[in-house]
Amino acid sequence: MDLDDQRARLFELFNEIHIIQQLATTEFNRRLPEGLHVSHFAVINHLCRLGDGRTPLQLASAFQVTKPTMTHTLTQLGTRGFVDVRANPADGRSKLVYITAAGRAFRETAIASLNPTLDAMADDLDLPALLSLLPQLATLRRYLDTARDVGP
Amino acid sequence: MDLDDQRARLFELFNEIHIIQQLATTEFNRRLPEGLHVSHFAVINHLCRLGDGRTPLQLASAFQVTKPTMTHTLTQLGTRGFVDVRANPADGRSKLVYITAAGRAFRETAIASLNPTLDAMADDLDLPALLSLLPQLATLRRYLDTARDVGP
DNA sequence: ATCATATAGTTAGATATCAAATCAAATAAT
DNA sequence: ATTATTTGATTTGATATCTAACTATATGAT
Repeated sequence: MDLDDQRARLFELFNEIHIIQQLATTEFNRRLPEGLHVSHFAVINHLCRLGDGRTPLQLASAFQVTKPTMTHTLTQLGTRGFVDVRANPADGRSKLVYITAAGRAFRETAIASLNPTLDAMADDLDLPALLSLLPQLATLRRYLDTARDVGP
Repeated sequence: MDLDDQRARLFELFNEIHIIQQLATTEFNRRLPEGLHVSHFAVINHLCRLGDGRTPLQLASAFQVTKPTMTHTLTQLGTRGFVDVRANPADGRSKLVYITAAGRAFRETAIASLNPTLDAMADDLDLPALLSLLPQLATLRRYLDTARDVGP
C-alpha cells in the first residue's frame, strides 16, 4: 500500500466515523422527547451511572467537549430542572452539578425511548463483532485526545 | 452479558465514535486554511477523485448529509470560487457541480496541510489494525443508513 | 504581602447541521 | 390533457458546537 493510499484510507476511516456519528445522533435525537438532544441524555446518564456532584469541567472532559459547550448543555438541563448546579464549597471558581428527581425521571423516559433502537441494532447486527471494535476505538480516541494539545 | 449491559456497551460504542469524530474534525479544521471546514475539503476531494459533474443530491447522499446542508456547503464553495454549480441540461430541477482550477488548488493546499497529521497517526498508531475496522464500520454505516427511513 | 500566572466558568460571535416548509420541474394517473 | 404525485433544490428557523476573549478565584514567586 503506497503512501497516498494509506492517507486516503485513513481519511476514509474518519469519513465513515463521521457518517456513523451523524446518522446515529440524528436517529437518537428523533427518538428522544421533544427538544432534547442526545448530548443532554449522555450527561444525565453519566451523572446517574457514575455519581453526581461533578464539576462542569469534569463533565466536559468526560465527553471531550469544550467548556462553553458544557456550559450550554448544563444551562439547557438546568432550565428544564434536570440538574442543579451549585457553588463548589471547596473552590470559589468552580461549581458542582447534581441531578434532580426530574432528571432521573427524564433518564428513565429517554432510556425507554432509546432501548428499542439499541435492541434492534443488537438483533440486526453482529453485536460481538461490533463491540470488539471498542478497544481499538478507545485507543484511537485516547491518541487524538493526547495529540490534541500539541501544536502547531 | 445481560441486556442492560449490552445496551450500555452499544451506547458506549456510539459515544466513542462521537468523541473520535469531534476530536478528528476539530483537529482537521485547525489544520485547514482559515475559514475552511473539513466538510468543504471532503466535497472537493470527492469531486477530484471520483469526477465532477455530479448533482447536489448525489453529493448529499455520498456524505449522508441532508439536502440543505449540501446546499449550504456548495454555497460556501461557490462563494470561494472552488466549484461551479450549473443548471443540469438533462433535468430542469437539478444542477451539476463542477470543480474549478481554484478548487483543485485548494485541494492541493488542504492535502498538504492534512497529510502531516495523517502521517503522524500512521506512525504512532497500529495502522493495519485501525484500517481493519473499516469493513465493520462500513457495515454499521450501511445499517444506520438503511434503518434511517423506517419509522416510527 | 504583592503581583504574576494558572484555572474554572461564562459571554460573544461564527458556523455546520438538522427538520419542516416551500418552490419548481418532471413523471404518473385518470 | 389535466391533475396529482414525486423529486431536486432552497428558504426558514432552531440548536449544538467551536474559537477567542473575558471575569473571577486560586496558586505561586519574588
